Amino acid sequence: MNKYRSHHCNELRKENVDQQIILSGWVNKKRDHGNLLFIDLRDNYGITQCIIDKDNKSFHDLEKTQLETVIRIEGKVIARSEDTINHDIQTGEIEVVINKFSVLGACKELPMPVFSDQEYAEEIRLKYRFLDLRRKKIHENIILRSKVISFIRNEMMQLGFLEFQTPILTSSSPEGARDFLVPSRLNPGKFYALPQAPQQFKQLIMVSGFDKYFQIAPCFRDEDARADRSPGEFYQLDLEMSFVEQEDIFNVVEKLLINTFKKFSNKKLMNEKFPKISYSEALLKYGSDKPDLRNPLIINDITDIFKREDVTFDIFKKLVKSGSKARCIVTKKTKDKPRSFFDNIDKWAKDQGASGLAYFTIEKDKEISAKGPIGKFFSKEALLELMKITNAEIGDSIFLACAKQNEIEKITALARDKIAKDLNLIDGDIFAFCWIVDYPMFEKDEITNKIKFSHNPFSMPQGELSNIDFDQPLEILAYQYDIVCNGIELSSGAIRNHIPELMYRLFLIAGYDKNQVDEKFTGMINALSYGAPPHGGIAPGIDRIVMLLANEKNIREVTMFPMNQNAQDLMMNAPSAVSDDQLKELGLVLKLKK
RNA sequence: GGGGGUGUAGCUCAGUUGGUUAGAGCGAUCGCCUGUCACGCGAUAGGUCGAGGGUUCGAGUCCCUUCACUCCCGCCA
Repeated sequence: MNKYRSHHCNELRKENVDQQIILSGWVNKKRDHGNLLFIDLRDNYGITQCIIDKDNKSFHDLEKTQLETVIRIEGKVIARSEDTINHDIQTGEIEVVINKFSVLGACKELPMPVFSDQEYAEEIRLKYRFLDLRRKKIHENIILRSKVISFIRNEMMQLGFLEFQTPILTSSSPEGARDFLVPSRLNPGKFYALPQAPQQFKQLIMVSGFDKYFQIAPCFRDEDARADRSPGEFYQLDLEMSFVEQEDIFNVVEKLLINTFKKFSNKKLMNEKFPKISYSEALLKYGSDKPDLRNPLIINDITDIFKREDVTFDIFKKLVKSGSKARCIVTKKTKDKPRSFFDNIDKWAKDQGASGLAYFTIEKDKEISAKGPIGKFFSKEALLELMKITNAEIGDSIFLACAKQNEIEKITALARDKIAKDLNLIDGDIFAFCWIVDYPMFEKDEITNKIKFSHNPFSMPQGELSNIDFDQPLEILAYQYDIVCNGIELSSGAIRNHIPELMYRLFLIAGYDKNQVDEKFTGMINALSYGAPPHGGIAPGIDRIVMLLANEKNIREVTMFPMNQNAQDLMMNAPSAVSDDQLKELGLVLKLKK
C-alpha cells in the first residue's frame, strides 16, 4: 500500500467487502445517470466499477472528467446485488463506493477512442501509440510477448546456454541485406554498421570457448517492409553451440519451440517431431521453401506426360520441348464443383501474370475420360499414367501449368494457396512446423549470371572436404536449414564453416579473393585460424513467433513501438534532420536528390 | 523502383446517374435522468470531401497530376 493504491484494479473480490481501499487508474468508461455515476476504472490488471452519487461533494467534478484521465479514488468495497453482478469482469461481484477522488493525470480530448474494439488507421495508431497500447488486444499481445521472451530465456538457461550481449556498432559486411550505417566522429569518413545479426560475434563466442550461447538479439536490416517484416529492426533468439552436428541443433530448437507453442497457445501441433523436407523437394512439392503444411495439396511434376504421342495438347508439348516444366495440382472429389469454380481459378492465375491454369476432371462412364476444356487432348492411357504419378482418382480434378522452372514454382505455389483457400482446406487451428534442409551452397544470380552464396557464406558445405567438387558449385549442398511454420519462415541456421582454407575456397567461387576475405571478415578469419571448434546455430525470429502465438497477421500488432512502412516513427518523429554542426562534426555533407 | 487498395467531422463510416443547405454512430459541449456495465433521452458545436488542375450551367461523385497510409512484387546472406 502506498499513497496511490491499496489494490490494483483486478484485485477486489467479495472477501474485500466493507474494506476501505484506494485505487488508481484510467477512466475507462463513464455511465452518467445524472444523480448516479458509474466509473469503470482500469489499470494494467483489469477493471473495477466505481460508483458515486450526487450526495458526494466530488460528484460534479468527477462527472466532468474526460475518459482516460488518471484518477485516484478512496472508497469502500460493497457487494453488488445478485441482479447487478457483471460476469464479464473478474471484479464483477463487487463495486467501490467513492468517498474521495483526485486527478493524477489530466487527459485532453482523445484523438482516438481507447475503449473500443473498432479498427483504426495505422497512421493514427502509430502516432498515438501510447494510447493504442492501452487498448485491450494489443496490450495483451505485448504482455504475451514479454512472457514468451521470459519463458524462452528461462528454457535456454535450463539447457545450459549462456546469455551474452554483442556490439550494436559494428562493421559493414558485403553480403546480405542493406546495412544501416552510422558515421564515426573519431574516424572521419568511416562508418559503423548496425548488425544484420550477431553472426560473426556468435561464432567468435564459440571460438572463445563458451560452448553454448544465446541472446534475444536486435537485428537491423535496411530493407522494405512487409506485413510480417518490420522495416529496420527485429529480434531473433540467436543461439550457437560448439561440437555439434545439425541434429543436435534440431533437438534443442524443436524442444524449445514445442514447449513454447504448447504453453502459449491452445492450437494443436500437426507434428511433435518436425518433418524434414529438402530444399529441392520443397520447391517441387510446394513450389516454395516455406511451405504451409496445413495445406494438403501437393504439386506433381508431369513434364514427361507431354512427351507422349497420345497426348496432343500442343501448347504444353511445345513448351516442354523448349525446356519448360509441366506441373499440376490435384483436388480431391471436385467433379461436381460448378464450372465457375474452375474458371475463377484460371482467371485468377491470369491475373497473377501466368498464362492461366488448364484443368480437367477425371470421370468414368465405361471408360476413363477427362472432362473439361482440354480433356480431349489426353488418351485413356495417358490419364492412367497421370493418375499413377499424382495419386489422382476418379472424381478428382487436375490443374495444370507449364512454364520455365522458376516461373512454374512461383505460380504453382500461389495456386496451391489459392485453391486451398477456395476449397477451405486449411485448418486455422493448427501449427504445422517443418525443417527445410539441404540448401544449396551457391546459386546463380539471374541478372548478372554470377555465382553467389545462396544463404549464408559461413555455412559448412556437405560432404568430405576431399570429395567436394568445386567445379560444380551449384551442386554443393550446405548444412543449412530453416524452420517454417504455417508458411512463415521462422528462422534459419547452419553448421558453420570453421576451416579457413575451405572458407577462402568458397569465397573465391563467389568472387572474393583471399585479400578481400581477409579485409572484410578480419575478425572471423583470424579467429578461425587459432583453433576453432566445429560449431553451428540458428536464430528463430521472436516477432514472428509471437505473431503466430497471438494469431496476428501483422508484425506491428506484436511490436510495441513499430515504424510505418516508410521506416518512420510517427510518434518520435524519426528519422529527422540534424543540425549543420552535427554534420560538420562528422565530416558529412548532404547531397540530396531533388 | 513497380502494381493494387484506401483517403468525406476528433474517431468509424454512408453519400444513388454529376443536381437544392454533405449525413449517421461514437467522441466533445450543454441540459434531463439513482442501477448502469456499448446506460438512456434532448440539444449544440464540429467539414479546404487528402492537395492541385481540368471537363461541366453545376463535381464528394467524371478526367489528369500529386501526396499520405496500407497490401503485394522487387529487395530481405
